[in-house]
Amino acid sequence: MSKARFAVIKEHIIRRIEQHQWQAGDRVPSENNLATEFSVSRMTARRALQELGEEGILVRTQGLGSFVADARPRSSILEIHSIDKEIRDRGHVHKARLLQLAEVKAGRTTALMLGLDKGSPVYHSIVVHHENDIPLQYEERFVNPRFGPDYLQQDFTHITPSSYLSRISPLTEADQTVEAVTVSDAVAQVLDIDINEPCLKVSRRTWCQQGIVNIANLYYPGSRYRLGGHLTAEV
Amino acid sequence: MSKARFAVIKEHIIRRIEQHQWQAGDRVPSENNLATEFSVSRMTARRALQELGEEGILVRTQGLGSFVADARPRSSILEIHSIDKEIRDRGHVHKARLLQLAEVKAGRTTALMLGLDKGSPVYHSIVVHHENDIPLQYEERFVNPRFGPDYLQQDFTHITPSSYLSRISPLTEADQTVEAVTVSDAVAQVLDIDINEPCLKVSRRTWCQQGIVNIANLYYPGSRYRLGGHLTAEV
DNA sequence: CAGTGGTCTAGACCACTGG
DNA sequence: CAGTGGTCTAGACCACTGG
Repeated sequence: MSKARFAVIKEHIIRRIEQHQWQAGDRVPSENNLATEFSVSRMTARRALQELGEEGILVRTQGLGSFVADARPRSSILEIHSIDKEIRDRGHVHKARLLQLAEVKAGRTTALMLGLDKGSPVYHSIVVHHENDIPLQYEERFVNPRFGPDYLQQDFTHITPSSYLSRISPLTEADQTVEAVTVSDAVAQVLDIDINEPCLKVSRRTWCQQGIVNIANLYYPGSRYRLGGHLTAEV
Repeated sequence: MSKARFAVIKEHIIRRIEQHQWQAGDRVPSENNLATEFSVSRMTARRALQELGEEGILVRTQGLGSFVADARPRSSILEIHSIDKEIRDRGHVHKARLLQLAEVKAGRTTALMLGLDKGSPVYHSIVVHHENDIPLQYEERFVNPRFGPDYLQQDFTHITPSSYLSRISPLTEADQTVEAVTVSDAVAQVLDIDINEPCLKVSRRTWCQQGIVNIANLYYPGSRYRLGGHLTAEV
């Protein structure tokens, strides 16, 4: 059986949006235009636009038209997300820039949080993740060498620290806090934001079976990111 | 302007279900039956059933009919944190200050998010929650009158809006997004923070069995609050 | 004003389900 | 088979938006 005609129109519109021929805020053809173009009745063209509206892909306003919705990234709070996958899932280009990768001596707080002695060697990395060349996440990590022995030898422009770590020691638990903060001049500069722009700070500590793997501080410009989640009451 | 005819049919069906005249699993009248009964075209009757299907109130099967969906469990697992309890659990004093409580006409976005028509009456409240006399949360809500008919008569200095709502219509689902933002002068003033202070904004939309109950925007000064969570890997 | 989306009609043909 | 929902047409009138 062939595809429904309204579905064909939906796919056509989605394709245009995915290929960036129609950007967020652009007006898409009206019901009448689509009806003519696809040789269908207005009701059929309407259904395509209607459903895209319900799916949050378009925003429709009587008297004005239908517009490509602003697609601000969302991710689930409940999942330990991998930033590169998240970006690629949106059909965008992920690039990572490595700012720091070295062994350092654990300070008091870091040592405490990792369950190590003060002054123990830990691996420290700073990576900035870009979505279509726009900085989206400033990622700083302190890694327990025991659970990521080859951390310093990785190429973090091609694999994310998080992917590497979870591959060699599967996560069993995580602690997470989310705050609104402003960032230091240095961080603001690499994120390419104003010094006063509020940022989401996600601080995460992950465990594997044998102990604490790492602590991560993730900073997202408030204007470019939000955390999202959907909760359902189960049985 | 009068109510759309498909909306009238929807309400009729919902009323039957709420009054337990139609139980879970019962078959509701077919598109043709409703069209005859309400003297509308089949397309209009269809739309009513269609939307109720999308809302999870009916389950429709080609060749069989439309049936009242299984009542989802009414657990309060979805005890989305109650701010007063949280504060008292810390051994501190909770006080609520009511800034606004009125019926307003839903704007375009509000109506859209609540699944109502633009201009429909909705209840609007603004409450500021204090922990030991320090403002901790600015809480703004838009409530669907259908699920909180006596909302305007409550004393929100003694019961939180959230408690009231979840008591009269148990939550089944929620959507939530978390952002870092700055707030308007007015909000900054009642929160007693600097205009540049980053705030956590939690936007939440809650569902009960029959539809969307309310949307809430919660603002916390970044310096006074963080969201925390502990995650465990399943299986 | 012309153009947009919102609602609605009275038909039609189809795929699917149960008896 | 008769009845159900799924898709679609070619019209109609309306409320709303901008110019």
